[in-house]
Amino acid sequence: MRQDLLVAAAELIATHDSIESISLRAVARRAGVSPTAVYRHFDDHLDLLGQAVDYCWANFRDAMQAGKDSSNDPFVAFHNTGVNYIDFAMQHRGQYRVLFSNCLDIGLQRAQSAGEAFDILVSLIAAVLASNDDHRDPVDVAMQTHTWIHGIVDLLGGNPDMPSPDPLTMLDRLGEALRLVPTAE
Amino acid sequence: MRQDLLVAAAELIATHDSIESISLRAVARRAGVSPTAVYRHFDDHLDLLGQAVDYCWANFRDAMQAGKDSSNDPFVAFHNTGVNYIDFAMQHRGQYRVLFSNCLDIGLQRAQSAGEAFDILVSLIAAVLASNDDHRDPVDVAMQTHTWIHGIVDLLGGNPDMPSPDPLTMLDRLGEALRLVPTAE
DNA sequence: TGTACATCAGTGAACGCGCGTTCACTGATGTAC
DNA sequence: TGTACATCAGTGAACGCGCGTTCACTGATGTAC
Repeated sequence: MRQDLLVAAAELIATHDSIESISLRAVARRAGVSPTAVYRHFDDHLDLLGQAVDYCWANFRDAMQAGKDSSNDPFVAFHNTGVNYIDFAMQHRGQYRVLFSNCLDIGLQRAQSAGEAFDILVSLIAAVLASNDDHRDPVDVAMQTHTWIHGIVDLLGGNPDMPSPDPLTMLDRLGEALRLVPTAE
Repeated sequence: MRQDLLVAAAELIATHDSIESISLRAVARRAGVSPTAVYRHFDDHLDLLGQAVDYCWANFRDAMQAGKDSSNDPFVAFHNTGVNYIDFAMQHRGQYRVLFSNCLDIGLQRAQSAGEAFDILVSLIAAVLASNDDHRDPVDVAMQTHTWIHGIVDLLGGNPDMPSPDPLTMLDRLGEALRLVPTAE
């Protein structure tokens, strides 16, 4: 039941792109339960939303982990993880925006899964750099990679009226510009 | 008076990061006017918000234009425009997020100033590429630049708990990675 | 210069609505003896 | 095996609130004759 409510909240978040517009009553409605039943499982509205965000973070981290585990070749693993990132952002657009929009309005603290997801990215990049005998700091390069890919999916995702190449193409160009592809011999 | 309402709405947007949470009554309150007075100048709630967004776009475009006009040296002009972009995003964070978040919820059509702002970026990049005898497509490179700088300000802006270099440093590294600095002779 | 009237930007009261939250409740399940 | 009782997950009614919007109004300003 608690899980049902989190799933319902996550689904609403996915289609609403702003956490503040998710009402407790709407979550209860979607879960097929009365508004008061929510209070059996959560302190209040904010607690419900906060735990729903944590739940979204865990899903996102799992998608990143799946990308990392998809190959032993660091370049392939990095690429697949990027594809998973883009897929997640496209298919759960509202969730993605809630995760990576640092909310001004309600003060939720960062979920543990958020840090884990970033660590996965850093380890992927470290492997790529090691393969290329490239001595840049993996954390720095991870920040560059993350900011760029975030911009790609956030600006282009579902915005058909811009002169937009598709995100997967942009991902390839990102790899080239940041030198995260195998060096030519 | 109409202008007062737009300014009040823009100020509220700047601190709220989600257009949906801006109520007509709040705008009227901030402008020191009764809610009904708003209907003298705007059709309804949506019309008010839509025109407020247009107003924000015009401000943003003006900041870009000021950067472009700040120097005849294409590299300097490009850099200054980037700094203005970052400043705007930092100081009017909510406005920035509303402009570049493609709203799922309310269907506002894109303001004319939005296209003009992008054109300014393309022309800056065209000048930089020409100076470097670089034959990449300015529109493509503008998309790369824009997605990346958007990711930088959106992810890092006002998010102190991330291991974040400051956005201006990231801007310099963007210029290097995308080869938008003077080529070494 | 007056007078009558239209226009226009504002007001306050009122409406119906969805909201978060509280309250007393119900009925099923588990446990003590 | 019964019986009494505690626990627990749910319910519906009710509250006060801010919201968007409508309505009849007021008072200042401009205009026609």
